[in-house]
Amino acid sequence: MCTLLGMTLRRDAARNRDKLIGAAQAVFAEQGLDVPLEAVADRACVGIATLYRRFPTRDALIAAAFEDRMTEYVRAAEEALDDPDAWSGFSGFVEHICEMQAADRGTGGVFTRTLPAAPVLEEQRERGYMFVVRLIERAKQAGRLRADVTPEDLPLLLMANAGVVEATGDAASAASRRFVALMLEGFRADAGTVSAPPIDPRDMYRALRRAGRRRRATPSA
Amino acid sequence: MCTLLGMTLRRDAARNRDKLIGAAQAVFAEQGLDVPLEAVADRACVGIATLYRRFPTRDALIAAAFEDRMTEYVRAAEEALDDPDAWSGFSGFVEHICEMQAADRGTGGVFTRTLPAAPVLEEQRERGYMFVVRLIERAKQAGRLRADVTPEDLPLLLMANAGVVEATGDAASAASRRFVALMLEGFRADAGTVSAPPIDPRDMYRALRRAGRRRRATPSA
DNA sequence: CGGCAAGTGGAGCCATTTCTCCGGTTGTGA
DNA sequence: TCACAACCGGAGAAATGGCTCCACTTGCCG
Repeated sequence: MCTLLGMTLRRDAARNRDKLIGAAQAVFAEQGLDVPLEAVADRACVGIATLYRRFPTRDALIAAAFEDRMTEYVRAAEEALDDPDAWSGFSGFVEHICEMQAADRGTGGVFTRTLPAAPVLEEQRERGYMFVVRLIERAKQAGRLRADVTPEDLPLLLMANAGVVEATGDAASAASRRFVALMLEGFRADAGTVSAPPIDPRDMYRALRRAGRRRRATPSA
Repeated sequence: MCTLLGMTLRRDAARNRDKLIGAAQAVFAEQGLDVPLEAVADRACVGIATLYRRFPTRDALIAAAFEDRMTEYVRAAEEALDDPDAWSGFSGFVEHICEMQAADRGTGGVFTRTLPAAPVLEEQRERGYMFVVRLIERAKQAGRLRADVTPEDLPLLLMANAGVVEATGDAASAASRRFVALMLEGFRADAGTVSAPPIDPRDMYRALRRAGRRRRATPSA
């Protein structure tokens, strides 16, 4: 048995790992990222210790469960750049990811909080972000997106959409669609000028990190 | 000592009640509506039992703490109707309450979840809502607000804003202002037509009630 | 000023969730 | 097939928060 990084799991262990990831995807989707981990273990028909052995932290499990979703996000951004119409590329992308967010309570969380303990996800987010910046730039230059929109307005929209999804529950899909449609109207170049200044990129970065904190405020006392 | 409804509290008890309400306002503002009640009791320098004796449920305490804020909300709506300019009345109102939401983590919660155990608040919400309906109607008739906006779009906006506030923390004020400005652009009559259908009022009502549930989804298992 | 109902605080019980320890089981290489 | 390292699952310790019980204190009325 090699003790190298690429160490192979025993077959039963590998099977359990897969069961856990599948269960995590299902449970996170239904109940959100804060669900008790025992629910995941139960769903996978596996002991809680097995879960902790394979994924020492919650973030590690989240990262494994949402890797696919994250690459879907990056690919959506990349494909949006291929759309010959700059506006429909941009708006279609926004609609796409907001729909993902509405369809799955877990995805909403992954998009709007950084998970410092999950470098895999963070790297993807980074890559996606670069595409987003280009997407926005292109739509602005085409004169379809209002000139004072900044890349930070996208996470802002995602956070807002997360609020809608969180609050509306069953009706999340319809509510989110409505919200996004309204919001996109505000992004169009032919709308008026916007009165509030754009968000400071550093503030937004900090906000994303901050949201990574789980649960309630640490009493710190 | 009368045992009637209007029963007077002993002087020390009344003082403690006031201290509790003050503490609740402060703590809810800082940490949100889900804070441990012991934090409120500590802040008020009062035993936890005293808190429970005076406010048997969390909602009762919330109701007492946010009565002022709720009347401020209603009055803002009422005053907005006095604004000779239908658009500035509407948009000013939206900005006002969103700013309240951003300034105080508790207020954000009170606006976006119904508290069935707090009839005082609910009644105010009802009254406010009637003003809002008129505000929207008036702005539409003046041709300033897009025709396909419905009253349900306002709680939608509030939920979205709650998401922004929740996620941005320290930067909530700036982020919320930016978000609202963008959003209001989408509400203007001179923007294009919106592609997604309005929210079913019953869905929205259900969503508000649903959000009243505290914490995570009940496992129900 | 004296009696007592109203009021008080905190110890303590119950429920929930995170995470670890350990005795028993099983896959796999020799 | 055998032996052992890897693996398993669940009991349970520890932390947190909701809520109650009860022995003690105090404002108020006569």
